[in-house]
Amino acid sequence: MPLSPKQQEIRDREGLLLDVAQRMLLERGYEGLRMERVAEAIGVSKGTVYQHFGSRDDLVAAVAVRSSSTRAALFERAARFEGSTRERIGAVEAAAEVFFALFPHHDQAERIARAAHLSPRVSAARVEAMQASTGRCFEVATRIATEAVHAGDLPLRAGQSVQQLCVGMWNLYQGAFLMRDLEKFVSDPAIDDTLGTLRANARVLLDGYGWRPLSTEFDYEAARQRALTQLFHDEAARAGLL
Amino acid sequence: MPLSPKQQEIRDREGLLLDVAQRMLLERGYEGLRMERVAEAIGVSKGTVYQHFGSRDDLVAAVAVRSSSTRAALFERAARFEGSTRERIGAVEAAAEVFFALFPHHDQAERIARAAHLSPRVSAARVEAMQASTGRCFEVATRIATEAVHAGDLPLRAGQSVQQLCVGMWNLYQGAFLMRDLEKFVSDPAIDDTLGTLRANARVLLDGYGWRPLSTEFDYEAARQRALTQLFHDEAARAGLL
DNA sequence: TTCATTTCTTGACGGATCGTCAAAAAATGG
DNA sequence: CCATTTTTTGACGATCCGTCAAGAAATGAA
Repeated sequence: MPLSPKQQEIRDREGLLLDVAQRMLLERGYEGLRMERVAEAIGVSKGTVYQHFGSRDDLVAAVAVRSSSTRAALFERAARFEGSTRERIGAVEAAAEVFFALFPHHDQAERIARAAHLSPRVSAARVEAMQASTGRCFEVATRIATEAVHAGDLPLRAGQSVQQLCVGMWNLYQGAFLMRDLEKFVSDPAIDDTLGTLRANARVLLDGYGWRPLSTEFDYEAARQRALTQLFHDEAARAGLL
Repeated sequence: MPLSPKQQEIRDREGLLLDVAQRMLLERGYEGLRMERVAEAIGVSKGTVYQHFGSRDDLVAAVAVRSSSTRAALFERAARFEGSTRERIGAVEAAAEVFFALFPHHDQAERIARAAHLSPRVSAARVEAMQASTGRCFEVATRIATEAVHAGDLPLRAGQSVQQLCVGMWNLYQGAFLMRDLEKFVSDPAIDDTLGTLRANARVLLDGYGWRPLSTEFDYEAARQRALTQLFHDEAARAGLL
């Protein structure tokens, strides 16, 4: 069924509101996100914003959900990369890098969305959507790792599991997100090149798990370039990764 | 010189305020930390709290600085552990675990302190103290790693550096901090046992770097127990790690 | 002890924002 | 064209932050 002009306007507005909120979050942080200003920025009144989002935290959570969905989509695209299982997990890493560069506001917004589960100011549906997106990302990674185990590429030792590996990768990635703030304080080559260091450590971790071919036996930098150009050409270019 | 009774009272009060703020931060989050309530909780008025801390964010930052100093002290104690270089970095990991369990509020508070550098609401001295504590932790780790390189325990490959390794460990650790929130959402053995998974991944990472003796060649669980009992007996007991 | 001076404490107040809601405006459809 | 429904508005109550002038307490010299 077609949308009436008014309903189309309302739907479009939701996107505009998220754009504005995202920008403000990035430029001025959580405290600098004022509902009145968000409303002004697109020429409506405060009350109208509250038609879309039940509270300020709900708006922030909605921003997080949107970028989180984008991340999940990037991960799923990466899963379709052609190559060995380790090349494919490399494509997922590339997706994570693209996301990292493209959505610098995300970790802050997600943290709000997560912390908000204590207060009832974020709609339950939003929290669930957030969970679902994270779940999709984990699923992509665990699926590839499981396949690697079955293919004999990934010889897990007793006590190890694909979940554990995925949590390790996720932790590295999340930690790098946090480290970005540190850039502004500490000046060190390893900290300055956050993404390069993340990449290097991810390789060491996967080598540590024995995921073959090891990074000493294969040129994963070439594979990464291929993934960036084949799968994420536009996004990678926008993120300055090409 | 001895302190007058009044000055002693003021000094003691600062600690009490930090205790209260820390507890409220943990129980009700950043938004739930009200200056008026903090004041009430120790029987003074709001104005008095502002004698100690210039703003709410400054109070939060002060909480972060205090726990961060404690962490640095734990790390430095760990550095004095007797054993191979890898056992000693293991002691640092044990220190991180103790801290993780003992200061569940810390990552949230630190994030505020970090994010606040955009706004001038946190005193410069506090920001600097925060930096210094993190620096102390990194220094402990890099010193041990550097020693390991010189001793031939840690054969870094071209392009790798002790800084990179330390960033990797730090990222894993920070990521695990974040994952703690996830526990409440996702139910998975690897996520449920955050610390155990962190420990496992840290071992894989260090094995990946080739830090000898590898975890396959040595019983680091025993070393960890020794570190916990020898170095952190009281704290580990309080944290429920023994 | 007394009292002038300094230091510290108080809580009312101004300012700002959040989220609400009744009234007004706009859209819908007969 | 108008009655009904939907949407928008911005004034309002409530809350909290941070300030500051007035008052209370401590200090120390006489």
